[in-house]
Amino acid sequence: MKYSFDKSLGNISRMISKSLGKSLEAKLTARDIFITAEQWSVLSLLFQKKKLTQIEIGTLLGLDKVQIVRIIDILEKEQLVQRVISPTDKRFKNVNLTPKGIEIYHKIVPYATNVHADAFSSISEEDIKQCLATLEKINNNLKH
Amino acid sequence: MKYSFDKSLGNISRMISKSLGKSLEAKLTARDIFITAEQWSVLSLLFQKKKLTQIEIGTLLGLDKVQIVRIIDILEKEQLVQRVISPTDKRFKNVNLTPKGIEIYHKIVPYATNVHADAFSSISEEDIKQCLATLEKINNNLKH
DNA sequence: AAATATTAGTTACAAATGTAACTATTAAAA
DNA sequence: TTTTAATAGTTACATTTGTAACTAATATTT
Repeated sequence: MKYSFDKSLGNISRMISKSLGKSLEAKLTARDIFITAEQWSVLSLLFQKKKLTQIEIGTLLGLDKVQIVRIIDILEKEQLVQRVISPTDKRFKNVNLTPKGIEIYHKIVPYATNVHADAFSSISEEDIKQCLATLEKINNNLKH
Repeated sequence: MKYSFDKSLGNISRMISKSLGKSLEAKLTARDIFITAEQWSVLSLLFQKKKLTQIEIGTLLGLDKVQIVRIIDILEKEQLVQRVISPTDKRFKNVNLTPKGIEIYHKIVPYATNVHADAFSSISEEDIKQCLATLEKINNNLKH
C-alpha cells in the first residue's frame, strides 16, 4: 500500500480535530457560552454516563489526569459539575453534572449536532458509519 | 442519524492524531532522531513538492504561518531545509530540503510507514481507503 | 502489623502554542 | 504618482499544555 504522507491519517485527523473544535467554539462564543471543545467532551460524556471518576473520564477521552483536573476545575468553578469523594475509596472523586450542567448540556447539543452536520454534509450515512468504525479500530490499534 | 458524543469524530480524530504523533516521536527519539511529528509532516511534504513557500506549506498542512515559521526555523537550524527569497517577489521565501534533509527524510520513512502499519493492522486496505477518502471529504467540508 | 508499592488526584514549573502587533514588499486605488 | 491596502514572514507576549514531583489513600509485601 502506498502512503501519501502529506494527506496522511495523521495530518487529516489533526486538521479535522482542530477544525471541529474551532467550529464549535466559534458557535458557542457567539452565543456567549464559554465552553471549549474539550470541556464539551467531558460534559457530554458525563451526561451519558452520569457519574465517572477523573481517571475514567481521562481514559475514555484519551486525556491525561492533569488535563482532566484542569477541565474539571473550570467546570466545577462554573458549577456545571461537582466532585464527590467516593465513600468506599477516598482516593476517587466521582464527578457528575449539576442541574446547571445538564441545562447547558442541552443548550449546546444543537450546536454540536450542527458542527457534525456541517462536517458530514453531502456524505452518505453509510460512508460516515464505515469511516467512524474504521477510525475506532485504528484508535484501538494505537492503544498500545 | 444518532450522534454519540463521547466516541464522536472530534474525540476519535484528536486521539488518533495524538497517538500517531507520540508513536512516531517515540520511535525516532529511540534512534536519537529529534524530529517532531509536525516537523516530519513538513519534511515529507517538501520531499514530495520539492519547493514551497511557507504559506503554501501552512495551507497544505493546516498549520498557521507562525507555526510554520517556528518549524522552518528549527529545520533550517538543523540544516535540513533552506529558505530562498523569491527573486520575483521578495515577500516570498521558497523552502526546500537540503541534501541532509533528503537524507533524514529517507531515514525516517520506515518509521513513519511502521506507525501507519501499526495503526492499520488487521483492517482491510479497502476500508482504509474508504475511510481516508471520507476523512478528506470531511476535511474539505470544514474548510473556511 | 509495619514497610513498601500503587493509585487518584493535585500542584508547580518548564516548554509549547495562539494571538496580536510588527516589518518589508507588492498590489490596488485615489 | 502617492497613499492605501494587502500579503509573506517575523517577533513578542500571554495563554495553554506537558512533565515531574508531590499528597493522600489504599493495596501489597515482608
